[in-house]
Amino acid sequence: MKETGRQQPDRAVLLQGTLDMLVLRALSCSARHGYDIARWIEESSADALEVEEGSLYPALHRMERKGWISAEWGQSAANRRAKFYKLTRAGRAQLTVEIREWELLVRAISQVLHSPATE
Amino acid sequence: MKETGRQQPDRAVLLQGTLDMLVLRALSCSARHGYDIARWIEESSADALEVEEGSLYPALHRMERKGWISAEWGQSAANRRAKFYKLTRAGRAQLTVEIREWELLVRAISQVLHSPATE
DNA sequence: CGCTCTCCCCTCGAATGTCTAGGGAAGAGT
DNA sequence: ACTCTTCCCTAGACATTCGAGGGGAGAGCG
Repeated sequence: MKETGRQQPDRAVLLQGTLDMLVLRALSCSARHGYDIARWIEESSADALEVEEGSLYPALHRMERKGWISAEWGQSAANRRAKFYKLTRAGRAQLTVEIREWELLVRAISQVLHSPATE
Repeated sequence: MKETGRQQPDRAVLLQGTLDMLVLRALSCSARHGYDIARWIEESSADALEVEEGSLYPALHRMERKGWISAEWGQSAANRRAKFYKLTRAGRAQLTVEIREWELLVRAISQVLHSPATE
């Protein structure tokens, strides 16, 4: 199964840990249901990011358990049953934290990548 | 568990997937041994990043198996036995790929974070 | 000499989060 | 009737990181 070699996930998707931040961000404007969150992230990134449902739904449940988001059943724009999530106060705070940490990380990695030729 | 609140992993460390890139980068200037790689990354990031040995050594072995780096025993600057790694041709190519993907990801996430207030 | 410190290597198990690959229900459009 | 799309979900495999260990061996000091 390796000779076919068609392999590595070229769609690349996400680094572990970034999904929560993106979901929180998606909800920071308005309440959305899961399917809509995925579409919104993909669209906002100009399709550079892909959100798999198999990652998204577990993430939503996780975040609900942590109290960052709360859910409520409702009716979607396409007239279907959908679970709408919105940020809690804690979730909004978490978004701030995650953005700050993300930016620190990006900055730190950038420093390493552009580090002066070193001995 | 919130009143103590002192804890979340403030050291934050790394996102899954970035370690390989940083190690490749560390070796892109010169051959180094594991312990030195860790120190170099930490120093280059002005101590914003911390490289755990429990993550580093498995990563090095992984990357060696993949043919990105090659190892050779030698003598460290402190006069100790140390395993020096250097980039292979494939490893250098991999570094290029990983940097490109990293920058795409950063750009994509940035777009999402700064996405215009959306409906 | 014995002691401690630092350097340097390693492994294991737990935890976490992602992906693939399913399954299913129900409205919309033909 | 049929298919498409929307919408939800889970289970298992997989990868990677982390914390906590263990160990050897040179250096410096009393």
